[in-house]
Amino acid sequence: MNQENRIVTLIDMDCFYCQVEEKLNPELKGKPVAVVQYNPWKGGGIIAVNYVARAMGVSRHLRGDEAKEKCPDIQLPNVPCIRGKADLTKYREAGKEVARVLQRFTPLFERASIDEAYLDITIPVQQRLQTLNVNTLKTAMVPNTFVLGYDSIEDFIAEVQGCSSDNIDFDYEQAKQLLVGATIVSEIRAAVFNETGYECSAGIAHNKIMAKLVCGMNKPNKQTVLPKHCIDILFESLPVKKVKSLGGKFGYNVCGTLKISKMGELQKFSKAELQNKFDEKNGLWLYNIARGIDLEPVQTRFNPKSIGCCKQFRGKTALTDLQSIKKWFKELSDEIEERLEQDALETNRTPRQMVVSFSQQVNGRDISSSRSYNFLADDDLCAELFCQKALELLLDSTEGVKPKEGEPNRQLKAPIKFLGISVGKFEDHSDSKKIKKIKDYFSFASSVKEVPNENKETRSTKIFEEKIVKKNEGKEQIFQKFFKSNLVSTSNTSIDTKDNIIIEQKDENVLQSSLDKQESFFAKFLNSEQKNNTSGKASRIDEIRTPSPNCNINCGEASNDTDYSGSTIDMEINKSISLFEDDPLDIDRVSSMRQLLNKSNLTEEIYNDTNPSSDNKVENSEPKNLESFKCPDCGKIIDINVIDTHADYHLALKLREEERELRRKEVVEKNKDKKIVSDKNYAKATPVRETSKIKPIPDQAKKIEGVSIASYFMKIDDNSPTETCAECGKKLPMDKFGEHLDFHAAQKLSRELNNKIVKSNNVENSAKRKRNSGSPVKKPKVQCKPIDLFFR
DNA sequence: CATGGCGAGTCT
DNA sequence: AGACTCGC
Repeated sequence: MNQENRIVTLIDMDCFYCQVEEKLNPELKGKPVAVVQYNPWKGGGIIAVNYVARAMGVSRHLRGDEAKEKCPDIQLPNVPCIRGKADLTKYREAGKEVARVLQRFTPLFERASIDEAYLDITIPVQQRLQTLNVNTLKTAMVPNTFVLGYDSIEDFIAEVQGCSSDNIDFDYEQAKQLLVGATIVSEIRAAVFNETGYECSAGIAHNKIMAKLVCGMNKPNKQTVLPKHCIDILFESLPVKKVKSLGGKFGYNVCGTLKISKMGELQKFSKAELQNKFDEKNGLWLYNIARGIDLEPVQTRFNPKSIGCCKQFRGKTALTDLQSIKKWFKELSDEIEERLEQDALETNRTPRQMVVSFSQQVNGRDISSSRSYNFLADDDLCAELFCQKALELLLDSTEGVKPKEGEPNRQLKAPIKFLGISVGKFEDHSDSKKIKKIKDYFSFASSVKEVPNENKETRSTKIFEEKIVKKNEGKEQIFQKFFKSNLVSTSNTSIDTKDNIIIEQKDENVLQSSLDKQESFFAKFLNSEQKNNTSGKASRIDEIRTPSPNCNINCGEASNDTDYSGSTIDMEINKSISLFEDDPLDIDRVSSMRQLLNKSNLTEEIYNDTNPSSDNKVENSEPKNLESFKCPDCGKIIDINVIDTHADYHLALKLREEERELRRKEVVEKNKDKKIVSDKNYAKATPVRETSKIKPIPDQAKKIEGVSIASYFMKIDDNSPTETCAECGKKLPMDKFGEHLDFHAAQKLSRELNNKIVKSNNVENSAKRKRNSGSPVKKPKVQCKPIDLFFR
């Protein structure tokens, strides 16, 4: 695909921490506000300033007291301090809230920081262009928008619409796309504001670097478009250091060796020259960026790759004895544990590695080191472990800190100025569990209606064989069959005449033809998996496990195949849910989002969209098919075109709930074992603990929660005669008993496959870990430092 | 003493 | 694996 024709936007929250404080305490609104951390010394350090306060000359780098001088009535809310250190939880939560809104607009969504995200909106722009006549576009559709190089947005619109520019460089197509991009970004920002109350700014350009660059040029609550032909004008006066990643040493170096200071001057150098003066990679990057070209794809990432916390101990507060190091490691570990529990609830993953970093002052110089530990399979990932390992790693790499006879608490000569613990290399658990559930569901559902009365045994084995033969066709239509049967039963029984609700008795053919056009991505997922599976007789299911746990749909170079192995099920599930949970009746949006979803793994095709033959038929053939039906699960009226997506939604909800319940149980179990002592120290209980307290009775709850996906779809009529299954002990209506046995047959198949998953994972994990953790005790690096000198 | 606490990424 | 850079 052509990376230069993308439309990329950077959304950046305006003075985010201030906005969060203002939302939490509305009295602050309209007043000058700066968020401060660690009050004691000179009123604390300012980490965010709102625009009222900025107008009065308050900026970061000031202390709280200095801000007060400049602006006596400034409000200085404090970053909460927990465990003796700043606690950023509420800002992280707010950031996630925003990200969840942004994520809806495209799967090509990359969280760049707590308050920033890149969105590749190329596809939404192209879709919009199919229905929108640019000539009808009005200024009101792009409020608060600036176009670099133009006096007003009107001028730009006029030029795009006039299609007759005197500027030879003016690229009509690209300008048009940027303009449509700007309207979409306006909508995105409006959605963020409406749903969260937060304001943001945005840059709209053809790539990440340029979007980022112009995002800051009009703030707050504004957006800035950068047309390609205006880049040269911009660069003429733009200091090199303003461009992301040129703001530090490298940028300084570039300016020094080339004797330049403005971006524009960079264009005078040839590719070879630049590659000669710097290295090949950097030279090429500079050559491109000088022309406004940046090929970096927008990654698809919602969750952070690592979770860490750290603390500085500046000046006199530097740690000089083992006890205080222990104490601070404990604090850091507790925070990590808490955040990890929260993270596990949300993302179903656990870290495989922890890194402890620290720095010491030696002869006035700061020396920093880090050591890592790879968790063992049976490690209990709790604060105690983090703390203990952190201490071990630190002691093993800084000789002489260990307590000696008669000197249990040695004094460090080289005081610790910084401690940090972070965990990462996450392993995703949702896939294996969810795959199993999805498999169970599909296996069961497909076996239900297929075979009429026959001898049980033959039927079971027959289904077993059939499954292998007709996987593909069978699975694609699971939802279709399910809904067809439900449609019939609901329209027979329930009739709602009063409301606007229309239950349509569909003509079978219409329904079927509509259904035939649809595809569920769960079904697609299974098909792609099947593809892998049938190629070799040994189970190659481990292949569908995402290679990088957290990864994504379009993860760089891995995006060229169209199967689902590049996206975690978890992500698909979240998308599926987000489609319907906010705005269930907005069929247009759902429809277009669905197109997006279905196409999101086919980016290659879309970008090379020269052949409209293949995928477009679904959307284009019958735009006026507004027939709808009532979902048996939620009663909502669903457009027939999105039945499968909606079915995915319910399945996804179930999966997520089961998953969360499982997590909760694990946490409850874990907390039971733990001493409750530590809870007392901190008034604020974690959300995890709160829920676990409310969740007492496992037995009673089980009746409701314990419903598996499979049984969920099997409605039991209380009045009919039942029979007890020898396999699972469940009571079943007689007429469903045969099917139930089929279910077990299917389940066996699933289990067989899943056992292989489990087994191969275990083997893999233990092998890895044996290798990596064989000698957790490491020799101190020679270059590191001679620590013995550090003691008095 | 003094932007602090992050998180991503590159180089070796 | 660990040191170091970049940026908010």
